[in-house]
Amino acid sequence: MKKNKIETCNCTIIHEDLVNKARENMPPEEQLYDLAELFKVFGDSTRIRILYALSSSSMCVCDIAALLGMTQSAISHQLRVLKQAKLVKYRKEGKVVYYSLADDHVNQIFAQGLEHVRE
Amino acid sequence: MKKNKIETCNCTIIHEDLVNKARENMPPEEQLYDLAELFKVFGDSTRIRILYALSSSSMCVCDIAALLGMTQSAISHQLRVLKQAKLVKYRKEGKVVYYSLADDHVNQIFAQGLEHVRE
DNA sequence: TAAACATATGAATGATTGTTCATGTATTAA
DNA sequence: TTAATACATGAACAATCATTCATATGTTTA
Repeated sequence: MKKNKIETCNCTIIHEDLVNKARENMPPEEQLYDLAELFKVFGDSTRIRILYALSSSSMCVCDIAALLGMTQSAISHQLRVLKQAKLVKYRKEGKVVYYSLADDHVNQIFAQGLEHVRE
Repeated sequence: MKKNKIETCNCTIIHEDLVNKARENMPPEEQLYDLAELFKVFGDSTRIRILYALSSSSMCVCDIAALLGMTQSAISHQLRVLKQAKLVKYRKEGKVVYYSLADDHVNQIFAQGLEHVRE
């Protein structure tokens, strides 16, 4: 059997059966993309710290900025990212906006991540 | 009681008690940094796809490149990143290098992530 | 030994991203 | 209505990053 070449790979396929099996097991492209987008949001220590802060209790932007020693603007920008990823929700009371975790997945994902990190 | 100003935040602290409580509950800075670094590695769909591929079976670089329709060089660079994060391990057989998942955490973290994404 | 092959890697490039600065909006208090 | 406050946001800039291209390393085969 003549070995195939794939355009984008300059080397010969060695285990075509494994490749096909893996291809079948792959989740849909769109989900993989969304998953990467989700982890991208977790991939910044400022956002990680915000999420940990909010796991203590809901807080306003000003509280978070003070806690992390950063400007209100920086926090606000990051809260926007977290909001878009549906990781935080907020409620408005007068001119104060209270943010809180939207989801319980966050804590579970962090716990798993910390297990890996703590080795 | 006079309200405090924090240098890096141009607004007044509203809930000093909550801030202090949250500060006590925060994991050590270094762990938060490492956690962000870990998620940063997950925050790329090419690496996500590589990890999913390897959860089917261990594969060589060439296999992965063919599966994902990418150049061997691109895959090799990303495997390097995954290796540094201790997410994959490898064994060498002649000139072929077989990569596999280093850890079971990966699948668990992905499963949690997909739950969030699939809502 | 020379050629072929699998993989690794350094440099370059285009794209993405976190923060800052300045400013805008909305709400409350004077 | 005016001033003050809490938050949001657009533009700009520096830094980071994924991929490509060219080439190097190491192993096998002819």
